[in-house]
Amino acid sequence: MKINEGIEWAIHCCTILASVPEGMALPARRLAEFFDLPEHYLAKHLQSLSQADLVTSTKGPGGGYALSRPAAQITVLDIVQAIDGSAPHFQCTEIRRRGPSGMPDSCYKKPCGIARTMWHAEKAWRDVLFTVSLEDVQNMGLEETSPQQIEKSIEWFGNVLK
Amino acid sequence: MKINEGIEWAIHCCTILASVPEGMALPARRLAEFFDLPEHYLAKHLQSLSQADLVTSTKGPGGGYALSRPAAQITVLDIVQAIDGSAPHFQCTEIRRRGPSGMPDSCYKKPCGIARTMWHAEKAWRDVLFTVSLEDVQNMGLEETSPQQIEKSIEWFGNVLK
DNA sequence: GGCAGGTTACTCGGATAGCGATTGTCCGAGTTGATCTGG
DNA sequence: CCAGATCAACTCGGACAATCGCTATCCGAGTAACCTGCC
Repeated sequence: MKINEGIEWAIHCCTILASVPEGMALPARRLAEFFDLPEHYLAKHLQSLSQADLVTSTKGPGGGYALSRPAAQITVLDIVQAIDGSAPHFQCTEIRRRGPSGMPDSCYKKPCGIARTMWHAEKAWRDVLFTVSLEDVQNMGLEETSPQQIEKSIEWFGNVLK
Repeated sequence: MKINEGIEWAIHCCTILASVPEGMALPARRLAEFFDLPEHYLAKHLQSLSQADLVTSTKGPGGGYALSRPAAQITVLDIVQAIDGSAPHFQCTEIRRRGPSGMPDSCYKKPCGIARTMWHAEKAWRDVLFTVSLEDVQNMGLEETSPQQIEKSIEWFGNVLK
């Protein structure tokens, strides 16, 4: 099992969008440029964010993407589920019902303990991601970044945001 | 992201192996029969369990697989990692270092906050699976199974174990 | 000088190929147990 | 009747295809700004 690479991209991009002044937008082309990512593929993931209503898109010149609500009201879980979907990672195929010892479906009241355990673990995973907001991620990013890089980023922003 | 289907199979099979009397073994063929699974593909997963030293294999007539230690000393996490590997699900590709605002590698002391968040969530996931032993799963299985099915299973065991 | 229409450039969105990992299958290596033969 | 060698069946283990989802790319639809010409 490997987590979609697009999730890393999406969270980074949302962090950048969180730094864009209210009312302005950043096109996919610029986001791809900032992280040196394949533009069109990144665009595909941004579409997912748009469909999940985490970002709003504006077409035409001056358009692009912007967060649809404040960073504090977006969780990392929101972003992850926007990209990866919200289906459980563990899919119980109920093999216990098959084979020579299987019984009619009506005999199985509860999901099997294995599925419950796996889902329990998934819930713990989601809980952590739910408690971290995009604002938290943004603050972490500021802490761990050197002043020189922040300067460089601000300069880049200045050139891009006219 | 989808979890390997083989993980479900492996845990179920280990639960069955936990019910096999000490000193006896169950061949892959029988396990596949019990759950109506493709025999050869299941064998592939059992190999992984064998390589991880969760089960021991015996060749030849009367051979098969058996748990290599008591069910109470095997965690669900052990089985999951035997099948899926123990690499982190989230792989940080350090895209923050790339692009026009990137800096030399020496400027990045800590892993980025996004990776830390994702790994934190993964740890919560693993922690849950670590606290559940195969014995626990076995007991859950007994609780949720009707007496009729247990009877059927015992009958099947009787036929198989000579 | 101001306004309206057309044009242009820019952006998103969905449809379309390529590739790797998971899924699925097979045959050979090795071992055990039974059988057969000779004493 | 017993012991030893042979044989045959059974089991695991690694090597070999097929399918599905992730990765990557492109072109068309739509929009806003700008430019030009007219009033």
